[in-house]
Amino acid sequence: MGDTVCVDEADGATTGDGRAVDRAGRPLATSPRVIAAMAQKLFVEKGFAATSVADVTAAVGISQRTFFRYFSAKGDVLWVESAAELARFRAALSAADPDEPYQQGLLRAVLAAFTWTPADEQWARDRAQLVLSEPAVQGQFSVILSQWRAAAAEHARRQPPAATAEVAVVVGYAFVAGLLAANERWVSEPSRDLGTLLAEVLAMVLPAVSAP
Amino acid sequence: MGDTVCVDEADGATTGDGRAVDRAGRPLATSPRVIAAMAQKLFVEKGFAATSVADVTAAVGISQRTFFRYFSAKGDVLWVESAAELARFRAALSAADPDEPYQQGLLRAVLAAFTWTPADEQWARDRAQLVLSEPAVQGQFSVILSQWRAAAAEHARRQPPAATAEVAVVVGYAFVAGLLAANERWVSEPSRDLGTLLAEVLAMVLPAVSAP
DNA sequence: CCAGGTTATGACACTCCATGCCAAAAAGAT
DNA sequence: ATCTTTTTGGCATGGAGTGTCATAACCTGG
Repeated sequence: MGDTVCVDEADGATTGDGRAVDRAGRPLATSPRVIAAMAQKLFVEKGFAATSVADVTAAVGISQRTFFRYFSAKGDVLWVESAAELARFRAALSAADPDEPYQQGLLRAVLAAFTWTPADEQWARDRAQLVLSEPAVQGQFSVILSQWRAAAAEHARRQPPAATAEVAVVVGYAFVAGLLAANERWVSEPSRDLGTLLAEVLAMVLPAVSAP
Repeated sequence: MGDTVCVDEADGATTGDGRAVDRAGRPLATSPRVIAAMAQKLFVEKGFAATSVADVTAAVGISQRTFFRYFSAKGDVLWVESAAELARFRAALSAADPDEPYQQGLLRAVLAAFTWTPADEQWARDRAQLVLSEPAVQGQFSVILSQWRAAAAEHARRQPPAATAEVAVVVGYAFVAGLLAANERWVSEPSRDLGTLLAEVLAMVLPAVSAP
């Protein structure tokens, strides 16, 4: 678990469409992105539970065994972009001015992390909808969220007003609560911008940690 | 899903140990409590993933098929008490004074809901530990939490300062964030009282909804 | 005591998710 | 052409969860 192959641009093994590698050995038959795109398409069309892994692999043209080499679970296809988003989030947090209150840094970082191309935006909306409607994917989602939670908590400890470890735990949970609340409002009010919603919601939930 | 038989004291079908019913038909071979107690014991001893449903049913002396008549999923045994806790929560919310700020009502209600006998307290601690350490149970947990979230959100809409529907969503998420944060601190600081932790944490995360 | 109705149980078969194992395919390197 | 490297697909396996059906165990009425 948590051991997805996750062949990414970074290891230079494949292009997005799985052609032409200069590496030794058999080339990859496909890419995580391709599998994930097809899987999410089917999930949206037929529902998560009603879509079997066999459906996905048949549509992509690979074996089930190969699917589970790319993803450690059926629902993991929803989080292909998650590592990149989290990396953007962490990078933005690292760039914070040492005097900046932690709340501002968290908001700025999450806005940076959740900046997509228009095509990816629709994809993110579908994902958000699926997470809300399919309890079966919450298990994987929770481990994603725990990483965001840890990053937010650590940021609250470093930035003013330097939270204690105990308070930082609370900040972490409050932060993901803000993410989830903004997410839900984003799904139910599609006309509103996610960034605006995040700013609104985080201002409400992030505790005003008292300085020592 | 969500269709557990849930034979409870309320429908007068069985006693806790499965003896003596005045109802027609074959008596129940066991009770949800008995199954859940054995299952949770095994989960704590060997871990959730390493414990199969077959292990549980063999220990209780029932068939696997019967297990899944009592519980709709392996992890559901952790939430036998959940319906009762939620009922206490809702009852306490209903009893709120119309002029009482919503934050106070939520705190009072959650303290009422999470009041156990000493024996049940250890059981609740084990459950809390399992939820934190086993992502596999988060799926079921999330549907439990969504009920608490809805109840808290509705309370925020009714009590002063009467939140809008959009803000109530945020209150709901902030509330469960408080539950989770208090839960985590309860597990990592066993000497502290859960009630005190809840009071502390909820005071930090519950937004001060501005009156219109 | 015995038949009939009622309800839960257990056994079986089945699908799906997930993993371990291994032979074979497809590339580069020598 | 052969060797090495790496991925793939097939096969077997185990656990979760569901539908189906005969049967066990109880209560009620004769």
